Amino acid sequence: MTLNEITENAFKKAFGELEIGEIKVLPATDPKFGDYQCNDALKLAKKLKMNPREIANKVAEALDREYFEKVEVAGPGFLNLTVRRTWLAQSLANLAKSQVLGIPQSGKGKKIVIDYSSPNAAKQMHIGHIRSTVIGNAIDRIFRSLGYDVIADNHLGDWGTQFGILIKGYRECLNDEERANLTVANLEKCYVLSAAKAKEEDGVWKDACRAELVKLQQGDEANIALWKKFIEISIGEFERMYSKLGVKFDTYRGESYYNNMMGGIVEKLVQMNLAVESEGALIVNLEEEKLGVAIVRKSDGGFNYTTSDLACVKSRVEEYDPERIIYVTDDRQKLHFAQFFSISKKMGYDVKLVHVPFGLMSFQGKAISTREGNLIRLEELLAEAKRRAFEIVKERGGDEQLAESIGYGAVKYTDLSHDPATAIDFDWDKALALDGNSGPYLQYAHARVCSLLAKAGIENDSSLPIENIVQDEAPATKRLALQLLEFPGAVVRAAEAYKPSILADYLHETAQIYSSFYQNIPVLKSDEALKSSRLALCSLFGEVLRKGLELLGIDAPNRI
RNA sequence: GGGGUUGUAGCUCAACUGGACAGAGCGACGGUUUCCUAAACCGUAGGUUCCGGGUUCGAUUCCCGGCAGCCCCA
Repeated sequence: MTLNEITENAFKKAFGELEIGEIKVLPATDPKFGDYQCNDALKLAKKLKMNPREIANKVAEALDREYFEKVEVAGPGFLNLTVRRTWLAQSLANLAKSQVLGIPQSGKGKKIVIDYSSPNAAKQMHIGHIRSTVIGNAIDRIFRSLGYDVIADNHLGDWGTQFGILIKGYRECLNDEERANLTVANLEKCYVLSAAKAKEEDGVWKDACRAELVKLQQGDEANIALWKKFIEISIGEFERMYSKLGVKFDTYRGESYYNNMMGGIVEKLVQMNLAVESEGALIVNLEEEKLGVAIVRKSDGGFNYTTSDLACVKSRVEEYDPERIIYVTDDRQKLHFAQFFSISKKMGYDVKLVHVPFGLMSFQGKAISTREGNLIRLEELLAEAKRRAFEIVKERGGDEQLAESIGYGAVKYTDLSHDPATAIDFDWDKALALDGNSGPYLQYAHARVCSLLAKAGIENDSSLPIENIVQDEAPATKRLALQLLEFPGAVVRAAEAYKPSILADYLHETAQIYSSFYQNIPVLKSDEALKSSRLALCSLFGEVLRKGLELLGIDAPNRI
């Protein structure tokens, strides 16, 4: 039984079948309040029209003392709970035994589509792409750990006017050798050259680009072949970055995939009287919801993102019938998502749509763009991260692979440890921090516990007698034990809020508690009786940290 | 003009969605390696949570009104 259930039973015992609602027991904010605190007596006071202290007293009486060493009512009606070490030992044993470290498999049988990263084809990835990729991937991993069947989809920007410019540029701005060894860098180069020419006064180049685009849209064989080649090369390049970051997609369905479904969507919108003509365009009026107006077909007959995203929802619902679709994009798109979510609902698609917006990354206070000239390529960042990590790692005989684990881990952790909603101003030193609240801090704690277990001749043996911890009276032991029990809850909270930062924060706190324990409590040199259970506790810490890091997509090397 | 969002220690951020004395990291100052990895640990200093009202036993959190930054839409 969980503490929540135990406490809820006490409430029920004290107040019968009254509507009590969910009872929640939280870790105590201060050791002097015991191990756990419950504030629900205060919340119930109004409902029951009773003095909160009276309520708390009744509940305290009803609480099963088999689990609690001490129960106190404090202040206006807080319940302060101190658990028995027998309960603690049993709970730890259960956690250690669990194949999934206690993470509830609440997603079993449910399907989720998660849409993230989504860079534009024919461009190199830059630091602005880190957030969607890394946050999206962590959410992906977290939901999988809860038992969900997750489909990770990369909604590439692989269609649109830029391809007219690219095709023209490819044919006339690149030399034979560049065309033979086509890279994304070359594509980028010819795009820039071609786009510059398209701005010339006479408009000749621009018209030519447009002509190429029209040919592409009409299915011209040569242009289609080129377009496919561009996409293929782009995905190859993206995957090179993704493999460094430990990111893997199930599907790469770009905007082009939904092209031929757009007409049908518009037709349906008109049929349902949702879309109406306005100044030559077709719009859906969402003024009532204060969401303005969404254009679903422009006056020139072209479609836009709203239409394409609706087609995408339709396609996903028909193919997968997911419970939820999660989109991880920057927060500038909030209005757009609110609009098409609303329209999708009106169209009757039975799926929960979730937008996870994150604050845009800037550099020295300015938006990241080619025009600002502050576009740091992702590859450059990762190389620098590796280089800096290697400087330190080599002193201890670490190799390049270790430098990658640490360097990339640092980059990812920096992003994941912040609430997605906060905007980040990129800074080399912060992005690559190796101490304090950083990825390497966690990796270091993990390596140390691995080393400790190895010295004891144990490698993550979950059959260790953790139950013996009942004999351990050290406060630091209890503190660590209580903290480890919070792991499943941290994973659940991170999922519910779509914030990997909650898990990152938990892991950092846990590693801090372990580091303090490690510093102050002897393990290998303690009495035989204490040694085995302390080793078991360390082993469990190692497992929790490893699993947690895995959910964030960060490597956990055994040695540093 | 309308809408969104953010404002917390010198700096970067937390605060489990309304709980007890607002916590971490960096930076500053001081201490700890004949002892399981010092990328660590322990301690000190640092706060009118942007301002003003309101609701509540209780507000960084919710409501109203300002101010400032960023973003989106005409």
